[in-house]
Amino acid sequence: MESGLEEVLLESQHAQEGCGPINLVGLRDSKSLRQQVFEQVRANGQVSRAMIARTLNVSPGSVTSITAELIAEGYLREVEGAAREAGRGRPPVALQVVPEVKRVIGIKISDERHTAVLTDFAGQVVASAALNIPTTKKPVATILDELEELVNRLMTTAGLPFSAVSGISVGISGVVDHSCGVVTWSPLIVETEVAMEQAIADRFNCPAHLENDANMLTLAELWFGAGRSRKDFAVVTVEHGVGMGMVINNQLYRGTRGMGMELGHIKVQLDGALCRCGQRGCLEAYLADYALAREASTALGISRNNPQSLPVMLETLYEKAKSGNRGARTIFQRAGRYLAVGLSNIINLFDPELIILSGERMRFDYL
Amino acid sequence: MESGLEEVLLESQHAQEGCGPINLVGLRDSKSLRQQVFEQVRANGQVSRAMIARTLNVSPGSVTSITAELIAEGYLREVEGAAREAGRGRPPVALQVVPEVKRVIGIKISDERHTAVLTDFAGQVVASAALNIPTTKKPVATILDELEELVNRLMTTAGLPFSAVSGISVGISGVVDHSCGVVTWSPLIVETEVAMEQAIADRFNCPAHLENDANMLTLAELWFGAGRSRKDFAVVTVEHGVGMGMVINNQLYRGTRGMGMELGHIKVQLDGALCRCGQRGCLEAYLADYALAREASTALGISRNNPQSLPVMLETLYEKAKSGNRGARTIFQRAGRYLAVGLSNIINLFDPELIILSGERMRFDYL
DNA sequence: TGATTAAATTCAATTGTCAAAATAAAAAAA
DNA sequence: TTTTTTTATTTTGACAATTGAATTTAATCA
Repeated sequence: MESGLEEVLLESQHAQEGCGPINLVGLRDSKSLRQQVFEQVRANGQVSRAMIARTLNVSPGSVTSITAELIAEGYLREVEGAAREAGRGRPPVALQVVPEVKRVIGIKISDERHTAVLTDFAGQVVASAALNIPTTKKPVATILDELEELVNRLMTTAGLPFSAVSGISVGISGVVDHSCGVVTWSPLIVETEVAMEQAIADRFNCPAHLENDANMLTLAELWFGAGRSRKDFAVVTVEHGVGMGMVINNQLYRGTRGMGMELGHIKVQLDGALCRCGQRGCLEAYLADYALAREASTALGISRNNPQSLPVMLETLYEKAKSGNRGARTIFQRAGRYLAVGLSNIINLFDPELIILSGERMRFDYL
Repeated sequence: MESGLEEVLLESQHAQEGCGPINLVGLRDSKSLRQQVFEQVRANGQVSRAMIARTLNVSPGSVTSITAELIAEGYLREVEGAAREAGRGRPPVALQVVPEVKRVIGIKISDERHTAVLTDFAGQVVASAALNIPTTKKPVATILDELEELVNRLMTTAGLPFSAVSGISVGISGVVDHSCGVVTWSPLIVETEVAMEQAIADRFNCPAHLENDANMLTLAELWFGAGRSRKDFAVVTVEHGVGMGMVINNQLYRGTRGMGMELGHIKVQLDGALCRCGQRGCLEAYLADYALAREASTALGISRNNPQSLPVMLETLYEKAKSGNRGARTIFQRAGRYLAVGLSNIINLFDPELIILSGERMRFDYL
């Protein structure tokens, strides 16, 4: 708690300590040109060597030798039926990533329905599959069984053996410690502190990667969606909870503890509505499923005893709002206003280029 | 507004578009080893070549040749009276930055008192000076005159000619566009959209650098303060307004528009107190000088007509609170609670390693 | 004293990159 | 048709940044 520039400076003068940030390490590892050339090709789908040289600001000679290597190793190839533009001079030869080199599976674990996609090395979706499952909190073992079933379906659809897959990436809602692959807590899992990444890797005998679902969606936007061309953007998901992922400088930002950003628990009202986290005034307490349901039960006089009826109750609420029910409308309106407050806070703090809204509940868009 | 992983992926499949972030350019320019070696020395104050080689993961041979160059050019030198540790083998020779090579001035423009420090190339403060000035909103020309007076004092204290200075860095509160050196708006300046960086550079005939004061303080913390050893941290200042600076990955984060983060205008209360920005419920409307004063005038029945009395009024309020006045106490308590809400929001969103609180009003710490 | 240890230096070899020239493939002009 | 122009790609030699390994230096230990 200092109070000015001078104080900060004076404080550092006692020892011969030097100045400047200490954590300089890691800045050295800028990607090799080889890596960058490959990423250029993958990012653009098809590019000529000359184009790569220009965008990367390197000499065409370097690009030639590097691409020659990558082609020899089987990662790249020249495009055959080149749709060459009309123009003078020697037409460029487009390069592309060889899609069959590697494949990865992406899975989203959810409450009602798990989904999975198989993508090739070029990022194209080869196959996708889904699995409807009972909406209950279950032990990890059950989820693993479900995943196995899901992956089997996926591989059948794709017509490929599982051995063709070189990685699995799984997104799940809840508190996920990305660095060690542990699910600290999740609304979908009975246990806590589950080393799920390891469990998945073991089950499928394949490298696995675990991620919070909001972060996973954010990465998806960075790689495939609207975020591809942005350096800084935020993704907000409204579903069971309120999640958020943030990309800064083309990189997913994870807080110190690597747990992602808890937009759901920013306070939008001092002493506001009670949240399931135990605090008051959390954004989630106005926006999430259970919060809407809580209000719905009051406004519409529906019983809350039946736990299965949560989605149903939301549906009812939505219907009523559409058909003009006052109570239902105000619930959505209030949720909308609080969401707006949350978003405006993000804008004020981060000033991102873009905010992507997502989540199943986004169809209730009364904004 | 998508609603899931699958959708994002499928959306990208229509064209042969490739995948992955597009903005890869700029990642290439990692610092030269020469630069890094120098920064190592500056950061540590004193280091041996062997140590540099180890922390930077380069061969000792490279370090020898690079440091030889830097020494020849006069930027580094070997430390004479080396406090060498007891140990076997040839003792290391510590290197240090030659402090006299360059000097820079750092200035903080404020409402009551400008402050300036002169630092040498190694980051040590050589001299400091301050200038009390009338507390009014003034034209830029007046401020420039004040700065000149301040710099003169500083150089006199230091016993050096101004020609020894190779740069001036100025921090001012308000909306500062860092990229073009323009003060869009400041509570201290009459004019708006002032090209102040250029004006300062012209006046002193010396490269100048302009920065929002919260950002400047954040940079100071990064270079000299508690932030030196942190990758991610936030600095919050409470003064005339509520400012914030954020370091992510050892770099000051500036939003898209490069204006820094507006913590003061995040909403902590839907339809809350009116803020000078015209919106309601801003954090600033509960914490800043003028907000406290507004409440003070109500609670204590002090007239608000005299504009000079703002600091005085705050002082009175503080005194009353200390001596137990109920009204005054609740004002501070409320401010404290809202500050806590703001901070907790930052923690929830960023999860920084550290939050540094700063600002003159921090002595009113009733938290 | 000589053995041991670690720091610093030297230097040949490697690597990554570029500049410039050479070659290739097409369209436009003669 | 042939020639010229234009752009893409490849080849080549040169150069600078690093490394690895051997060497030198300066201290301690026995």
